[in-house]
Amino acid sequence: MKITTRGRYSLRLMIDLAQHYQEGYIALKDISSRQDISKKYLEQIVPFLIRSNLLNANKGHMGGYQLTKSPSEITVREVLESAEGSLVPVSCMENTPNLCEKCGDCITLPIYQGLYEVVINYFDGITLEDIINRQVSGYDYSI
Amino acid sequence: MKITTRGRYSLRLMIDLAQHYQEGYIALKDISSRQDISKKYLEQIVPFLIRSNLLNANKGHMGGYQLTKSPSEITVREVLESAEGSLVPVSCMENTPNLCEKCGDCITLPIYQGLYEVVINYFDGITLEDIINRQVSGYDYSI
DNA sequence: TTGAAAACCTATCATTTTAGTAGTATAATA
DNA sequence: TATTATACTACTAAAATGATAGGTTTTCAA
Repeated sequence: MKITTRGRYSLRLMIDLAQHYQEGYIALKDISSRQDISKKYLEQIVPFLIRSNLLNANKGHMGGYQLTKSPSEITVREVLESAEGSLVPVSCMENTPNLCEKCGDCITLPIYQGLYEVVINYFDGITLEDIINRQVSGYDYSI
Repeated sequence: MKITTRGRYSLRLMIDLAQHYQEGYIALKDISSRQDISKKYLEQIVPFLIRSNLLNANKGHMGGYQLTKSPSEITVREVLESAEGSLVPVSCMENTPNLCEKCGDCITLPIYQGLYEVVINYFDGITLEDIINRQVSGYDYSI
């Protein structure tokens, strides 16, 4: 039930970009030094976020990355789902059908489906803007 | 964000024992064949559940395992927490203090703390008895 | 027009975790 | 006392994790 570094770093990268939204393209070098995450490792993470249309890239001199939408339109769910592939708690819930032939009358499956709903619902309710604002206001996510 | 086989198998083992509650001690052999899980692997999982005081064991002829409490008094949280060690989504929330020295002003930590609360709250609300009853009634955990 | 700065791409790798198998010791009971 | 069960310990193959490293391509500005 752990979130991998890929997911965690993705979120920090996205928050960093949200904090510098409308400053044009931000170089990975800067994010790397601000967040203290290996630039080379970030390079490998970024393609996932681009594929999910959360980031725009610009090559060459003065290039870098930029959010495709405003921070208020990007949820934690989108970020983590892009980075982790999927947030389902058991692989038999993956889109690949019938990994387990007993899914039909599995007594535990509904428990994991319910968990998934709860988790997705939680992450859907938090945007990058919420996170940035919270830093100031001290708002807490847990009710 | 995956639940490991250790957690999943533990839950199935506990459900199986709940379904045969008050039939005395149940041998691992029987659970193994009913649930189609390697008996040898179950042998390694069981100590976690015993340490958490969820199971009683009895050696020798006619031995086996038994729930220490009624199925209505055992929650999914207890089972999964015993098997997985902890359900925290990031290791810096583990009891081992100060794994990350920046916890104090970590902008993402509250998100994970909120997630943990939501997950724990969900699992706390489901007992082994609920699971067994649901099998008949078709009750759904989501919502 | 050329050089620097950036993203892009691919390979490699050490470590840890996962998911088991195997064998032996120990205990209890019929 | 033989049988049946748990208990314990060691080992292992495969996959995932968390990187590092090096080269390629694109862009822009001096």
